[in-house]
Amino acid sequence: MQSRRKSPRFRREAPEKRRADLVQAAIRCLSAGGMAAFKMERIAAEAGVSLGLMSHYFTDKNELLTEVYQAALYADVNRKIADLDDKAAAGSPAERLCRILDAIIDPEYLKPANLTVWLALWGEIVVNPDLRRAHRTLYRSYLKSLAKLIGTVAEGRRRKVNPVEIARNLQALIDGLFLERALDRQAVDHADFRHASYEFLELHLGPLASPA
Amino acid sequence: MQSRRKSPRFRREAPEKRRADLVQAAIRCLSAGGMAAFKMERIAAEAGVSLGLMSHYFTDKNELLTEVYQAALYADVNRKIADLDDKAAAGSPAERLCRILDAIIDPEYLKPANLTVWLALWGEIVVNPDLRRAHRTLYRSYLKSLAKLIGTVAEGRRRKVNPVEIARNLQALIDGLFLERALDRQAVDHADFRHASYEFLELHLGPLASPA
DNA sequence: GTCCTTGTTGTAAGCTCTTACAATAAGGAA
DNA sequence: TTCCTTATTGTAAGAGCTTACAACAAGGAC
Repeated sequence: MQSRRKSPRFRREAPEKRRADLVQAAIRCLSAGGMAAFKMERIAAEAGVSLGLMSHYFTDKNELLTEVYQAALYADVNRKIADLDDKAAAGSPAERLCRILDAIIDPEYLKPANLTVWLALWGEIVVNPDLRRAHRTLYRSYLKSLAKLIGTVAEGRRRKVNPVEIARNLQALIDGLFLERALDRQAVDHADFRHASYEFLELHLGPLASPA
Repeated sequence: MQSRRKSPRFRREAPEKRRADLVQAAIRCLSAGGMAAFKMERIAAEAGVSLGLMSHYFTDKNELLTEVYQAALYADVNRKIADLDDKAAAGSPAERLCRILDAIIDPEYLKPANLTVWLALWGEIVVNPDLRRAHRTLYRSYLKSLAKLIGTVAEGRRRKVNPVEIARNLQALIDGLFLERALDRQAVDHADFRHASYEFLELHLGPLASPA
């Protein structure tokens, strides 16, 4: 009876793919409505699956949230670290630093929708010990790499600086602008990010190539 | 029968006082557990009243949240603005700027518990149009006052600067550090706040009195 | 003391969300 | 084709939260 397989009622996916899809759907929900939109049923609908499937892939909401966190931060920050640690990368340390900075203030990354996700995650990190641990480990390692590169640049220029402090303050400045932008889209644009962050770095390291 | 009034089962409070108490209790809840702890029943318990009283004072949760926002930000920011606009205040513009800055980075204000409240509110502002409008109005007026004072200082020193940008970036830097501190208490201490913010301001305005 | 206003309590209806689980069917293997 | 694994669905129990409301009582007015 060939005619019986007109159209399957649902599509079977490889577990890894489905899991990744669900996490992405969860991120879209977070982005749209913050933690208030982080509901199992809504996420299932966003992913186009039934509610029942959620509990098949995640034992509870917290597990999903942690996965979301890792998908959002891990992927992103680890990519930056990889760039930072890429000794084979072309160009001088200063040029590499500029490239990293450009990646950090990439408009695609700093768009308000992304910040909605971050605000939700930060709000959870402060309250959720599991997430907090994960965050600290990852973030410290990121800052360390950034500080190292800054230190290398400073050394090449015979400047005495505190790379750890510069890295931390640079990231704080960018995060703060990111926040202001999310709360009031007219408050900050990409040129502001660029100007503020380069100005800050050049204060400590001297002139950097500032393209565009 | 005098003996009947042994001990009243509850105390009647003036509406304004009770309302303020409830808002303060709500802030304590936010501080303790973020939005997840922002539950009517919990807030009532924190304030030592029954759940039923909540709906007597606030038609719904959103109204309470808005009040919390105003109590947290309004009170605080408006106080700063008042200081800023206080022409009669003693001292030179530079001295007044230093006083304001010290108020902004007051350890009592930057403590992590406060940030938990702010993270929750920010997360809501991004998602809640009412709150967003309130925030923008208030925050813009705050930055405007701060920029004005910065402009006055710069003018007195014959420096050409962009006060609006400096004010915004200064606040961004502080907010960013505030955030880092909340996510990792060991990452930033009060001396870091002081050092970073004074360094930033002095870059644009020249030396400022930096006590202690 | 008595009355009256209204701040306060206690309770429950109604809704939403999470979690669990049994039934179903897609899709590969043989 | 037939069988088998398991991804997927649908549903419902159960918990928690918001909102509404009728009854109660504190405390001032007189």
